[in-house]
Amino acid sequence: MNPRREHRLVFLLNVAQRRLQRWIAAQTHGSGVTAAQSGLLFVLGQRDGVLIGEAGAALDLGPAGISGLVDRMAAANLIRRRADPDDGRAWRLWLTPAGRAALAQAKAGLAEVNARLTDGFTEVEIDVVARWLASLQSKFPKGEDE
Amino acid sequence: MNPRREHRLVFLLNVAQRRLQRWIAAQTHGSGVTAAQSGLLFVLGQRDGVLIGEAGAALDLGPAGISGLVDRMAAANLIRRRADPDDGRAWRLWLTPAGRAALAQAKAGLAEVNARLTDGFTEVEIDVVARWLASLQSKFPKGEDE
DNA sequence: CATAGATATTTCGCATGCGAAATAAATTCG
DNA sequence: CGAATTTATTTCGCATGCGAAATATCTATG
Repeated sequence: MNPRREHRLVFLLNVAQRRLQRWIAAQTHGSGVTAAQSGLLFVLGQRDGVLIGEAGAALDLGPAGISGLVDRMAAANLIRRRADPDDGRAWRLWLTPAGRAALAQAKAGLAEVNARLTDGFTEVEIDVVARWLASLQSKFPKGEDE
Repeated sequence: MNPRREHRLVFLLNVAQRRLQRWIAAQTHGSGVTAAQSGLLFVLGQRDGVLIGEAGAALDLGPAGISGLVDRMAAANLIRRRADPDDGRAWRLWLTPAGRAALAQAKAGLAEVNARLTDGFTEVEIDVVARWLASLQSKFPKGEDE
């Protein structure tokens, strides 16, 4: 009920995300792979050869967002774009050897981040947090729905 | 302990923040004030005439980040930069009448966001969430500290 | 007082991601 | 079949925010 605390929630979410991004960027500085790029590596690690649009959906990115990410990662030789044989509009994404190596590194880095994220909180509390974060996706939908 | 769930935590945080930003951007589309800019408006609403660096600290932004934000908002006539009379290096920020009006609107918008953010969760659960979000600031510090 | 260091801010280049519009290929419908 | 529509992706301009380096001013120290 306290408006001060509620105001803080918006702010805390913003800062928390930025702090995490900044920290990951500092950790991986020089590895040539950013946090956002790791996301796509993880997607391809599970579903290599996915459509660009599907990868974007998996990362909750719009067409423009995923397109740029793919561009930069293809330029960095982490992934490769290949035309879909059955659909002239579509392109599928494949990990390069360098991408596979970067994914392995990213997985290791994730372990450290995971440990910190849950440190000091019980499993029940982490469940509450995860449920709250997930609830924002329906509370603040992409489409219209005001 | 489930690595799948922990992996989701990083992802959920990222997506949640982006969803919220995107939703606010859509809501305020045309108002000329973005979410980040609202943040600075709130700071000035409480401490008009603050130093640029102090405002940046309040928003957890580095020098470059706050400088750009100030630039855009000054160009949009929401705030005004005035030299500090006692320190030739420093500049203080002041709300313009337009900025004050935008702040009032932002406050109203915040009420809607607050309602959604806490909807479906008990006060105890929201406290857990707030504590978790705040904990990231010490877990992922700005400075060095590995 | 002069000079070395600290402090406030800006500038640059970059990655991220959005909305809107463009392009191109596939699909549907008359 | 051919036109209209849908779908996949790119492109453009923009806001955000970072790290690193540059500028300008202030403060201490000798």
